[in-house]
Amino acid sequence: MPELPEVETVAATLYPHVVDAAFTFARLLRPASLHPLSLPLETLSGLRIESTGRRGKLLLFKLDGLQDGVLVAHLRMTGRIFTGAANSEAGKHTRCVFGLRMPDGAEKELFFDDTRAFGQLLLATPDILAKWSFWRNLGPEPLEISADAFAERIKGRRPIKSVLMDQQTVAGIGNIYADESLFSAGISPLRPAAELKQAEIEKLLASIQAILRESISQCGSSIRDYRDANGNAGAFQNTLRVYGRGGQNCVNCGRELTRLRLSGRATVYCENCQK
DNA sequence: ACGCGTGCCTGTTGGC
DNA sequence: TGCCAACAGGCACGCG
Repeated sequence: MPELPEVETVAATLYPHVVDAAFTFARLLRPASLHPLSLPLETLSGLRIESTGRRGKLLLFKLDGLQDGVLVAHLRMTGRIFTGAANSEAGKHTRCVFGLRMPDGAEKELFFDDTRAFGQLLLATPDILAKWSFWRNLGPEPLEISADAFAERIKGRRPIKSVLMDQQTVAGIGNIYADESLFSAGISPLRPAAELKQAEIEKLLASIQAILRESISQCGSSIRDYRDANGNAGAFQNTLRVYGRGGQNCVNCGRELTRLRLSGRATVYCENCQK
C-alpha cells in the first residue's frame, strides 16, 4: 500500500520514462476512477509532462501547457502507475491508459492499474485544487516540518496513531509507517496525543523522519501489491519491526507483540517497549 | 466540532 | 478439497 516512501519511489522511477513526453490520448476504462472534480482527461491532449513529484501520498505530474495544471494520481491501496509499449493490451485491472509521445517521436503508453479501484485520477488547475478539501486540508510534509510545528499539530485526545495517520496532521503516513515510527519512538499507539511530553514528540518526529528516509533509500515497502514504475519491489519490508508481526516476538525485548484494531486498522506494538 | 463506525473494492488466506 | 468469512486499509460520509 503506497505511503510516502512508495509514492516518492514511483515518482522517481517514473520520471525518466515520462519527462518531456506529450499526452496524445487518454482512455478512461472505469469512469469512477476519475475524481468528480477533475477536468475531462481529453484536456490532456498535447500537454507535456514537465516533471513527476509527490505531495503526501499523492503522485503528481506537473504539466506544461495548462496553467499550473497537474495530473494527480491517488494510488490508495493497490494503484500502480507504469509505462509500456504503444498499443499494449489493457490488463484486467487497468483503469486508465494514456498515450505518450516522446521528444524523439517514439510512442508509448502510461497505465493506471488499480485492482481494488479505490484510487483516483484528477486533472486539475489551481482553482480546482482549491475546491478539493482533501488537498486543501493536507498537512505539511513530515520530512520538512519542524519539531515545534509538529507539536502544534498533534494536540487532541485521539490516540496518537490515529492522529499520525490523519493526513491533515502531516501528509503521507499510513498504517505501516505509523506503527513503525511509534515502535521506534517507544510510544504506545493508544496514548492520547495531548498526553505526549515535548521530549516524546521530538523523539517521535525524529523516528518518523529516520524511518521515512530509510524506507525511501530502500525504495519503499512491498507488502503485497506495491511496485515501483519499473515493476520492481521495494526492500524496506525486510526491515519492518512491528507491522505485520502481531503474535511474533519483539525484536527489542522478545515479548510477544500485541495486535489490536485501532479505529478500524490493524495495529501491532510492544506493550513492554512502548509506553 | 469532533470522533467513531461503515461502505467502497477485489484478491488472498485460513479455518472448518 | 471446497467453501466462505475474515482480512488487507485510505478516505468519504453519516451519525450521535
